[in-house]
Amino acid sequence: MSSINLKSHDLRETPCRLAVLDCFKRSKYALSYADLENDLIEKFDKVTIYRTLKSFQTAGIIHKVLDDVGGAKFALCNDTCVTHENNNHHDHVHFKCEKCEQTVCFDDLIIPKINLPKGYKSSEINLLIQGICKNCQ
Amino acid sequence: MSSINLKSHDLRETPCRLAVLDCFKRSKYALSYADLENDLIEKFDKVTIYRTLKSFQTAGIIHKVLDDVGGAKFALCNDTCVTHENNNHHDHVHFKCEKCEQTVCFDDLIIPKINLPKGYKSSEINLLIQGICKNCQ
DNA sequence: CTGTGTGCAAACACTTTGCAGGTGT
DNA sequence: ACACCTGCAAAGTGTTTGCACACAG
Repeated sequence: MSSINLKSHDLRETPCRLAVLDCFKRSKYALSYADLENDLIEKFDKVTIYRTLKSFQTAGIIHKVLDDVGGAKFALCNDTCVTHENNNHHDHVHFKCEKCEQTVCFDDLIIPKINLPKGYKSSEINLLIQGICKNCQ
Repeated sequence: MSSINLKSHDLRETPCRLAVLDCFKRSKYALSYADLENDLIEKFDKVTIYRTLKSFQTAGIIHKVLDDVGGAKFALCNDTCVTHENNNHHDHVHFKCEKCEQTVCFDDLIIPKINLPKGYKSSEINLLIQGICKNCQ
């Protein structure tokens, strides 16, 4: 999981990509574009950061995290997070604290099986729980 | 549920609001701003539709529906959907078809209780299931 | 009549695209 | 050496704000 490196995903090791990857590795939380910008804008161009996020997504290094309000967030993919190409399903449980606004991935939390109405077939499940995290209460 | 009317939510009955409300009542699916615009842009101004959506949200007539890609969608609140003011929790299960891109609310589907790690307190749960709906397979 | 809703124009925020030059392999 | 990455400028897209007038109650 922390063994993610760029080369094994066919991405060149450039300063910007290494820096973005490092941000994700150091953060316990899902990061929005704005979070990255705070850290990196003095060193890299806005556009490059956007493009880095996009290549990381298509390479399967990060995945999009649902958020209740607009801005998308991203988090490192882990082993349960199979690549989009062989689209086996991936399940994501995320907890967003309403106070500090931070989003954590609960990768090991299993989502109970949901019984969909007849005729519906599920391929991906996203569960977003909002509330108060353990640091904020 | 279809008995929703504007006056009981302290909103004036204007042509635009009635039209937007009607769109929601007639649609089985969650609607994005763009969906509404398609129906209504010839009759009403872009800005007015945005403002109508916003007043409906604060009045508790509609709620935001999670979506994997950017654009927010909205759906009529039902009885299980308590007003935001007295923030009892509301749970939402939504199914988005990957083919026709339409999102349905499964209001009567109950989300199994999730055991959060110690210290986390949940107030709202959103479950977004993606897959193929019964019309598309 | 009064306050809220509406339309128009313009501002704003966020993200993407085109292109020339730089860099990793 | 070549393809890919980067920075800058500019264009898109989606949403919000200010203001004068219109309309519901």
